[in-house]
Amino acid sequence: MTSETLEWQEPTSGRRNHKSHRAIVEATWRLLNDGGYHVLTVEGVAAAAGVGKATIYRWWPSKGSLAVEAITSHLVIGPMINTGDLREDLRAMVQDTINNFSLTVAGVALPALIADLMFERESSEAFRREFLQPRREASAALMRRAIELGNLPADTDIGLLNDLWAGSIFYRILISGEPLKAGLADQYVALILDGEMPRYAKS
Amino acid sequence: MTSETLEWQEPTSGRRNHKSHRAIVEATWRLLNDGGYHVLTVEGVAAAAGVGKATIYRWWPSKGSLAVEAITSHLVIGPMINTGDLREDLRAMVQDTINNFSLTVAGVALPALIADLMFERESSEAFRREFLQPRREASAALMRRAIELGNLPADTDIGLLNDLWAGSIFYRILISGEPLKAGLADQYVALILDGEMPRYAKS
Amino acid sequence: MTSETLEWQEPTSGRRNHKSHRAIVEATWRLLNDGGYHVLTVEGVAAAAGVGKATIYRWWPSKGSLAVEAITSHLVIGPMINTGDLREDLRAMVQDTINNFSLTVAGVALPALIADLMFERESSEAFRREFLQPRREASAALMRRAIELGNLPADTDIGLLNDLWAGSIFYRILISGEPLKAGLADQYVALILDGEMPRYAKS
Amino acid sequence: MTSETLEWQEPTSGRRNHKSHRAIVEATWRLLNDGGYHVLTVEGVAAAAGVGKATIYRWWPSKGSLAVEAITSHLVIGPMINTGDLREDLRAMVQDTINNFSLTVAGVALPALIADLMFERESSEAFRREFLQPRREASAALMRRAIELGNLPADTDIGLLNDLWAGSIFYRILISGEPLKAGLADQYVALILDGEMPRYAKS
DNA sequence: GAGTAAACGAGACGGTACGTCGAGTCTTTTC
DNA sequence: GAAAAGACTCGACGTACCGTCTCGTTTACTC
Repeated sequence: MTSETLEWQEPTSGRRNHKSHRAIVEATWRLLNDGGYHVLTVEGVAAAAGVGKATIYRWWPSKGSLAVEAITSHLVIGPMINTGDLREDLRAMVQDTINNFSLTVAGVALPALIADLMFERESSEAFRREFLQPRREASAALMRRAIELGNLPADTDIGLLNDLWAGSIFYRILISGEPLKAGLADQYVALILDGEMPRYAKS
Repeated sequence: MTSETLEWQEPTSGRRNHKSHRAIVEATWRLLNDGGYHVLTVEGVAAAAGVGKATIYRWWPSKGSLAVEAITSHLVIGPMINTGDLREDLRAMVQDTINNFSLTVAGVALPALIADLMFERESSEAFRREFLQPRREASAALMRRAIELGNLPADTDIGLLNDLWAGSIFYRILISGEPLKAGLADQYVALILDGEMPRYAKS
Repeated sequence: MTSETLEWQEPTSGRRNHKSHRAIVEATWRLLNDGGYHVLTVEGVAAAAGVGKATIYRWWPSKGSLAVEAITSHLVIGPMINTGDLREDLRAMVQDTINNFSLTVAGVALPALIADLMFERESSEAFRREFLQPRREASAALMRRAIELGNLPADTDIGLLNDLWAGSIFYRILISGEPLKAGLADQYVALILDGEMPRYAKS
Repeated sequence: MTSETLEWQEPTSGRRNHKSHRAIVEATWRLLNDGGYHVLTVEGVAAAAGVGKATIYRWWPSKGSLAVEAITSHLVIGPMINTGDLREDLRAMVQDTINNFSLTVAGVALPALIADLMFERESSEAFRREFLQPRREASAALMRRAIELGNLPADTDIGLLNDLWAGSIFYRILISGEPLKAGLADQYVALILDGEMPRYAKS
């Protein structure tokens, strides 16, 4: 083994051509941002990536799985600065979620993507594993700190608490269309850490 | 009930053929239940309803608007028995929401429908007006009673509180895929009426 | 019935759009002449005719059947001048066959077309009925005149005699690639009318 | 047999792997017989021969050339028993041709093969040289004997005479689809050796 | 009632994208 | 160090629906 082989090596799966792989994922992400999921076509991706359609179908079973990879590889969880200040960290995470889904392509892409994934167990699980789970876990970590600090009871249903705030963000963006006001993150923080029911802003 | 409401008024205008109209909506609902939104095609509806495609496009601008009508005309808000018991009424409403979206076609159809509606302001608003708003208002009415009874502060952000529980139900069904456990409705009721953060069931 | 209705009416089959039909056949013929059968693609025809692919597939089962129609509707049997002179008429017909298959697109197109038709009974029969049969019948008529005039015995196997000269033309063009020399038609006429075995030209 | 023929000489050049070469040709012949030319794919041959596609393309420029080799190496000219009896030898040769093209795979494969070869001068010539020429020469040899024996005039156009009978066989099999009746070979022999125009069998 | 305009069923149309297949080329790994 | 294995680009395949557009044919309102 020379020092060269110690260099990081792109984890190859089979004989997959890395250049094509990256070109495809990048083109997908680009098209997703340019026009949204409803404009994303396998043919379009192939053309934009300079790749044959068959190459895409060789590695991804569907448009949905392609989008999952493009999104999970581009949408990282916010800085997650551990300021030591629980309240601040929680607020940052909530705000990051709000931003991700109201400002990036993921927001508008999600319903169609989820609809497509609904009948693809494989990709569906990939989406949950790669995209949702990391966020859920980051949230859970903060909740556990809140428990240690006495803000939450020890037997808090962390999963449900997470779904309450995260779900309502999704709901407002995707379904009700309700605008996400400035103080929203603070309302969530107050609910979680202080048990305060949401109130209208004093303003 | 005024005398006006006694005069039967077909809600549609022009020379619309009522028989066809109903046949179309019924066929849509049937196909929606048989195979979900992704199997719903205008051609299929036309064939199932024994109707020409043009007739559908004459009255509905899109597949999405057709689905909206089929769903809103078939998915009524639960009995809404005003038992006088706030806690019981709230629990019933929450449970009705859970049932509607986990047991009926609407659950699986929603993401695709919403995705389609995303670029159709008209139908999108119809969906919110006909489907979401009545539920939102029913929920708000209960919240106001809770305020009167002193369970909630007067300046409670009713809209957000509603989105918290409703949103998390959607989220679990459509996105995270988390199962909806039996005691879920009670956890929501406890949160709303008693300000109790969700806890793991004592089991 | 006015005199107008007596005017010839294009025989419609169903609701077929005559403009599209003609555009398709013309485009096929054009492409066939531009690049030959191996360049003829349904997609290309659709594009050249300004027509959707589905329209072609609605009316023709295959590329082969499309070519058959284009060829049979464009390649008419030569003038067939009945000069009264049997010898001259026969020579003209033989020469017409030589020309058709060495000078027009049909020559190069034939092997591929026949290969395609080999597994399509329907189109195959159409080809024989619309293209070969009329030529065969024209030839047979001349042979019968030859019998009347005493150039051929009464029990001549007209079909085989026809295949002898016609077959050898096909063979030279399509398979052996042997050039078709100037005096060829005369050799065939001499064989048929005078029973003369082919000889090298005196030249 | 000279001493040269005792030294075994693999007819192929370079570093060609003889085992692979044979496996490829055999697989081609097998597939050709199983499903005809339209089912013959280079991928299929590679798989059936246990060989990489590149190996095939290293030695053959195209699918057509592969088929040419498979056919020429498997379809030998009939026994060619020189019985001394010209009439019998000629009849045998004609019948062999009829059999080859009506009973073996070559018949159905030919049009497609010829169509493919049409734009490959190299393989096209190989086909004529390896396949047609030997048959043509065998036929010519018989014609020359017929001239010597006085059945044919000295200046007979042997090439055309050959194309007459051979061409009409091809024509009937590939194009007109006319059945090849039992007495056909005799009719050809009578035409060639006796100058007798074809007649209907006395039956 | 009769006449007439619309809405209707039927379904062909131009399109777009689908997912598949095979050709012929190029790359990696294995023997 | 040749060749198997197989991934690659490319282009066409035939299919499915889209939303638009004639076609005759009811249907139901006006006169």
